[in-house]
Amino acid sequence: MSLGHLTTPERSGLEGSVVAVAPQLLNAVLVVGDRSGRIVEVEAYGAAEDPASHAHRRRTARNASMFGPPGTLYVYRSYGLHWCANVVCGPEGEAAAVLVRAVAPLTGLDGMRRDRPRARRDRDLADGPGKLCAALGVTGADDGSDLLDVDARVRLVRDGVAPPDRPVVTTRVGISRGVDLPWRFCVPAHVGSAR
DNA sequence: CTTTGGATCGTCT
DNA sequence: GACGATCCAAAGG
Repeated sequence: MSLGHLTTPERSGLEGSVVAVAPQLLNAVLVVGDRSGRIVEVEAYGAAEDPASHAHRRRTARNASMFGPPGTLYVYRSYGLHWCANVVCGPEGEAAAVLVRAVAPLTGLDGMRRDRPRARRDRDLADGPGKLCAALGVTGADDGSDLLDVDARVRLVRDGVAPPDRPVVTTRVGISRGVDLPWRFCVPAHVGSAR
């Protein structure tokens, strides 16, 4: 499988409120070298007003890249062992980001299978925030890089597939505060295939 | 298919 | 010193 015509999203398109921007990232493509995957599940994390956000309290060494310009990649370590990737949104200094929770593998499947030996089926390669980072090869070394830079190692692109007209909207998972906010968005065809 | 519990360590209190 | 924006294997239906 190969990708079609690729375009880089406008940075201004990532500058709005994170809840508005998050569903617009669905069906966009993350590219790392010869590996790529289509974003099928995301969650919005706000700034100080969002009790579940890493930016809820203050700027620290870990969340520093959340305060960068829209389009910045924010990678953090979860539970001591997994990497998780976010697209920084909102105006610079606002510290909001969209957590990428699942991608559908498009290219570079062989490499993904090598780096995800536990995945029994290809559909399990990247159906979780930690899994997609392992499958694509995203680590803390990529934290703070610019996803919209054509020369960046990790890139966010469009291949002509628009976001879904009616994404599936649910509450966020794996958190203990802000649990009632409907800030999780999925591509309808992929609901259930994403943990 | 669903549920449950253990692993594991960086980060912030 | 406590707690995760998680993953996986095992066990039960």
